[in-house]
Amino acid sequence: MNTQTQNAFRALADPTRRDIVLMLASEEMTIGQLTDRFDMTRAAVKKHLTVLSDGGLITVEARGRERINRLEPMGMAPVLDWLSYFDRFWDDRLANLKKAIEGNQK
Amino acid sequence: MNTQTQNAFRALADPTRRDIVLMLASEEMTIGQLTDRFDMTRAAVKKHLTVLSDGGLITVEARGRERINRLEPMGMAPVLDWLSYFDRFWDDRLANLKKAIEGNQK
DNA sequence: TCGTCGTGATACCAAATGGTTTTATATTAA
DNA sequence: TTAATATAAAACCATTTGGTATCACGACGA
Repeated sequence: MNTQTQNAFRALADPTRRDIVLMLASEEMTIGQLTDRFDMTRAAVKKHLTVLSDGGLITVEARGRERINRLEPMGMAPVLDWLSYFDRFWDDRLANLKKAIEGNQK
Repeated sequence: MNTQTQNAFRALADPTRRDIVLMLASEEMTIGQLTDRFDMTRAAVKKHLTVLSDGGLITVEARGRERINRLEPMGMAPVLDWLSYFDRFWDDRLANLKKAIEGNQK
């Protein structure tokens, strides 16, 4: 019943949202700036941002009439953690990964 | 446009499907065996298995009238690969992970 | 102060999603 | 051969999802 894990997986399931995450990895952006880069309305982008926020993948800061959207990289931790269960199926080089993630997880 | 990445993310977005993946990590199972472990019809489980198969996360082998469903761990590689882009946001221990995955990706 | 700019929120819509029931088909067992 | 088993496939349904258009509102600038 880990809703954090579920919300993060759900947020990453949509290609537009993954693109947003990649864009925010380069620089923080307002909704308007993000909308300029997509062929959809501001309202649609806003909905995606809400899902990303629910998934813990971004944070939003109000600045005047603007809203600054920033990547929250640690929001991906639940996803990586879930995936790390399967490390044993890959080769030994990947075993290090699991330990690294677990060490990073709080 | 990477449909493999999209299909894998989509497949993992549903909690029932993630549970199936975990179950198949322990042992291969027929649809009937999987259905016994869920509170839903065989048809519903079958639909989830189709999505998982589309995502490259399982393989199905016909054996008589049964269908053996097996985990395909490398199906998660596109997901891990996408996520590895964000390694730079975590601490240095995670840098190893990225290299490991990339080495594994052929 | 007054218009405009950036955003939030709501109502609405078509399509996708996760489920069921029903019908059909191939394989196995008696 | 016949009945039971394991699955497939299709029709159907309610809800969710990804999008639009519209309206409301606080913040800024002239």
